[in-house]
Amino acid sequence: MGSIALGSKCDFTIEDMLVKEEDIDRASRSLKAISHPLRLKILCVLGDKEVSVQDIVDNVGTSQSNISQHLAILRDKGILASRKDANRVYYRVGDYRTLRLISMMQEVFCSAPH
Amino acid sequence: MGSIALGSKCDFTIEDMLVKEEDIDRASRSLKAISHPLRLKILCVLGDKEVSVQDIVDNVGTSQSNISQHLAILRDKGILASRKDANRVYYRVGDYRTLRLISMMQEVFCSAPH
DNA sequence: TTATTGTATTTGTCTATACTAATATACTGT
DNA sequence: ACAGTATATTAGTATAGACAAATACAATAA
Repeated sequence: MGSIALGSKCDFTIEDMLVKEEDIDRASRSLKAISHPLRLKILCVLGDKEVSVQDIVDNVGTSQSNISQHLAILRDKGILASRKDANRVYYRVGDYRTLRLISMMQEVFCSAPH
Repeated sequence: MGSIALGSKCDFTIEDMLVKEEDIDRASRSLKAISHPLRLKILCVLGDKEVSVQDIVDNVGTSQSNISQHLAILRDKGILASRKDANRVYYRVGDYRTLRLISMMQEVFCSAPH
């Protein structure tokens, strides 16, 4: 159980990196929120754009109620941010880190050529 | 629903990338497997090393039975591979892609300096 | 005001997941 | 063969998650 140096730029240990309970739990909560097929699809539909609930419903393909429930989960976990304009609510991916994670997952999981 | 070119190197659409149901479901299954605190911790304990069940139990900190069940989930979903040597079973992260995903998640979620 | 559209919330039900305790299996050493 | 150690499996229970249907709320249009 040691201190495995990772490079010259920093000298913290592997254990410091992610084995800290706090980080683990934070990551776990976020991943759990993301790891549902419909929610993953919502995130993909959003990308780096801002999209209304109605458009999300149309693109993802389940009931409005169901989408709204999933959006609430993503919003409550801090994955999505929302903005209300008149009659509609627009959602977007809340922070840069999550956006990066999504694109990284696309690299890892997608069968498309790259 | 269009074709948003991403760059000069490739001309596939955003939709092609991850909105395909098959990719979504594959990613979703993997993420679900990863998104449990104990399983995330197991992956962090493993890193790119090969570790015996006993050592995982000691490092992660729950019952042997519980660890074994989580290992089975990770193994069945193709996240982990295992090798038996005499009395013991050694686990490791199965493929390079998952290893990359883990380190990317560390970047995104970890509070440690980088 | 009433009707309409867009979104959110609540409630009930069904299924999946997590954990523990107990037991089984497999290998090793004597 | 027996005892001991390492790992896996099973069964039971408790909790969380998913979905649909109905309803509520908010804003606009008439």
